[in-house]
Amino acid sequence: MGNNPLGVRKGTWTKEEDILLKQCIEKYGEGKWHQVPIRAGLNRCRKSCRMRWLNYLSPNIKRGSFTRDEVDLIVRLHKLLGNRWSLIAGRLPGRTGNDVKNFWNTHFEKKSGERENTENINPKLINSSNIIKPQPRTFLKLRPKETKKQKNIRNVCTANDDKQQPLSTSGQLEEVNERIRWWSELLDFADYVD
DNA sequence: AAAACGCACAACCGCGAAGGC
DNA sequence: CGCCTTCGCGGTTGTGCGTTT
Repeated sequence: MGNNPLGVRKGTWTKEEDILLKQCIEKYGEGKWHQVPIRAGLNRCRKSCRMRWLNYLSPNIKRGSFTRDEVDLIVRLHKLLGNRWSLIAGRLPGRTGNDVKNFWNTHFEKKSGERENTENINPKLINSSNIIKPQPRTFLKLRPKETKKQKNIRNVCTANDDKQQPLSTSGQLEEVNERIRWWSELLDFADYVD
């Protein structure tokens, strides 16, 4: 705990630090994490600031214990996705990857051998061969601009499919529906695997 | 009363991916 | 195209606190 040789503070966050960080994010918004410690006047590294905000201070965070539905969803998604905590958390509003990971590690990881129902599944049984890799898809609002990789992939796809249409409004709606359908089928498949 | 233990969760670290130049 | 910086994720460790002995 305390400062390291470079002068960056480590360890548990104080109330004052939380306030400074919160004020900074509210003023400048999320992102540009390398600037956050300077702007907030915090003696913390950018990673520490980001982690603190995303896992604890963000107003979207839902605190408290997991509901039965949430646990069920976690179990099913973990069966399909493996330790893709951020992806699993993405299907649980208000929960973070760290939350899900901690929950899994404390409630499931150490209980291997004493399982009998879906709440006691041994995650160690999951390997790369039976994990379904998520399709490289993101929702429209989460895709502010095309990345290099996406551009490359799209170029390849377009070259192979000259019938590709530009996205219209109804097309975008269909795309969203398609993604919802994909997740539903994914969960149905999880039930099927049971 | 206090030491030992266990649990839950906060926090750190390493690494790969993404993006900018 | 390569290099450097930044971001984000997952594994692991640390810490605080309640419970047990």
